[in-house]
Amino acid sequence: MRNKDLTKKALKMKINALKMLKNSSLKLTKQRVSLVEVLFKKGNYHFTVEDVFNEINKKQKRISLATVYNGLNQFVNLGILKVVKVAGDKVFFDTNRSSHHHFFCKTTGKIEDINSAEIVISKIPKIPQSKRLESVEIIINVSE
Amino acid sequence: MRNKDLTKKALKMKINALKMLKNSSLKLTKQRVSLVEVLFKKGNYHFTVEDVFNEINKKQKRISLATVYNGLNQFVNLGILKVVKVAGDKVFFDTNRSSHHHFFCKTTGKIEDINSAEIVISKIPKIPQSKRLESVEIIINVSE
DNA sequence: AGCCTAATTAGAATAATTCTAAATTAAAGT
DNA sequence: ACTTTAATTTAGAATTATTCTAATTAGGCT
Repeated sequence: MRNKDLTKKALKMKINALKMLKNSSLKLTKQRVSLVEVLFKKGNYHFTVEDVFNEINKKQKRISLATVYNGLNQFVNLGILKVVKVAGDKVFFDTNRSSHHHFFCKTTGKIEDINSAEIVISKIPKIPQSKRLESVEIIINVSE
Repeated sequence: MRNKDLTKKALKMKINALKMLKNSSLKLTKQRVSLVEVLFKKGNYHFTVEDVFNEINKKQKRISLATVYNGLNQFVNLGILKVVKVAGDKVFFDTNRSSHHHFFCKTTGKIEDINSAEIVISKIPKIPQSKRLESVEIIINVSE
């Protein structure tokens, strides 16, 4: 898929991801670039390791499963992706790095974004002493 | 540990758990009773399968790992326990079944209750159509 | 007490993820 | 362009968490 076929938003996210990758100490390998290509095709994208591995190996480019695991974990460390854990047995990754939360449907096993404007926490507990706040994650579990 | 050595709260929780077990279609086996004994010693208790397995097998009573898994999952289905998934790689169980949320400290790997009075969500998104709300889970991630 | 079926068990199986060690390759210097 | 070097990739083994299997044991009803 060529850049001109991406939506503006998806292109922006992809360019930003490549920039973060280039600015890091990681090498710009074929495999890492392929990962970026696949992940940032659709704007906000929720996926599992399995999803990406299948998607990439459907095409000619073959990447080993270990490299997919390594790459996604490295992207999370760089801040290119976020991890989302939900009630199911799979770990999801999310290309949407802005502050937001998720619906998880236990019937379909899928997650969906909740825009940060649609949810408001008006009171937050005191953080235990000697600890510091990292993040607040809200999962709204639904079913069909 | 005898019942008279439990706090009032822990005793109440334990008696309630046993009542729920008796009212269910599950048989009141030695193993399930041992599980209840261990889980409801301390009031609100957050634990992993490993924690309970070690705790039980430290004493003379031996319960197989498969039975611990089966028992805890059955307890969750009966509503005796709740499951809490956090960023780490382990699944936690929680004897506190009242509506509440959690701190997760990635440094210590432990979770802690947040009393429901200490956190308020003042705006909640519309549930996607044809789905129904199951639960809202909030995890506040902290570090040391 | 005896029967019937659920429960328990050890160990095998599965699934997700990480590790290992050998081969490959990006990228910095010449 | 060519070398060098350390990072990266890879296939497959190893690890970890959990579930399954099939044989044995034991609740609890009559």
